[in-house]
Amino acid sequence: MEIAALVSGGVDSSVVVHQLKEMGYDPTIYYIKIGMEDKDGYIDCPSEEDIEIVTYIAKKYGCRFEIVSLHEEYWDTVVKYTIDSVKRGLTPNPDMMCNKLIKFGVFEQKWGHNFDKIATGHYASIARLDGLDWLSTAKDPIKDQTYFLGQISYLQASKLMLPIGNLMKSEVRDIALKQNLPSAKRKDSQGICFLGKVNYNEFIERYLGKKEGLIVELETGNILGKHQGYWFHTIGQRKGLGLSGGPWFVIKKDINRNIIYVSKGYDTKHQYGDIINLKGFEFITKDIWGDFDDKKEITFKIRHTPEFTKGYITKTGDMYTIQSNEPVQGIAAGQFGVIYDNDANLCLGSGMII
RNA sequence: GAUUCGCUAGCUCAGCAGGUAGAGCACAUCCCUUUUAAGGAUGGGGUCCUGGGUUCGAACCCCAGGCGAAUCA
Repeated sequence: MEIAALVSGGVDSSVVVHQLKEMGYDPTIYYIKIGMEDKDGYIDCPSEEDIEIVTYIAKKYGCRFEIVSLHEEYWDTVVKYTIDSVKRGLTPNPDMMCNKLIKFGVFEQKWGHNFDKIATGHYASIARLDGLDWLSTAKDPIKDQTYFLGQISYLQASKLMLPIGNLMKSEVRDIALKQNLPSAKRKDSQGICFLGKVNYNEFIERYLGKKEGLIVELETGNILGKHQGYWFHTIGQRKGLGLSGGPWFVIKKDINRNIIYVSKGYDTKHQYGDIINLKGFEFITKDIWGDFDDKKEITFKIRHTPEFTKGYITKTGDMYTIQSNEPVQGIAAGQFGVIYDNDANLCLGSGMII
């Protein structure tokens, strides 16, 4: 079986190579460049160190190694989508799009189709049930990354190999240490992948600039202060408002009038909600319910968090609606509602929150 | 014009009956987390409106002035 392993230079994907070798496979390693440092030098990217490490890994395990660039494609899809979303007042999820469109999208068309499987270091697993492949959660509940994979298709899922999904993060580190992998002690990567050390707001400002607007208290209509553009604030956000007497949380945005509505206190009603409407919902493996009038019990996430929330889902036309059993904070349009089965075991699919 | 109340960290305020200051929010850093969040921990910050006076010593007492608010003419 021919396997392409996507290796970034972090611990997780490094250990993937080791695991594959242990299983008797001989993967071809791919390092995908997506950082934007070449574009204008503005965004600093640690790709040199990454490539050094991946080169070492490839040598150590005697694997074929290719460095490929999906720079342009990443720019034209993920970054464009991110800017567009933010401009429309939504809270984008670039990393989900990166998985769907780049790692398992363009990569597949250009190189992946020559392989039987694509292996990555995501914390997730594939379960075989009723002759079908199902994206399924990881052993390590905190590192579980199925949320970020919630937008992939069946073809993508069924081709995936996730060799570390059945390991705890600590086990992955142990393996890396025992094997003397240079990435063993590297810090986990955090933040939107292409940004590197660049601050998100700086990135947004570069493309959308600044535009002063009002901060208004939702309940009273009182003007509390000013902000530099609605695109710097997302629903549920507390930091960055600069208002005293809070805590204040962003509840709503009026993008036509460039107004941000906030609400005060830790327990304000408006900060929480239990209804989440999903647009463009797609099942990964198959539509297990078809059209239905009743409610289906599920668990779900509306952002990447360690916990699953319980609730049920209903369907009206093309629209799926989650009714949560408990109030959830910061329901941000543009993020994805990812649905799991009742035991938070299988990841069923996702739709965009509206 | 008179009276009263106020003027203390970026903001809102607390400072017991004089011994050189605190809390919440904000902010910064770190932790957590492959998004934007939330959450947790730590921290930086103050001519205590100004000038005199009383006192061993005043943010707190007295006098004068400045600014703000309210009330009465």
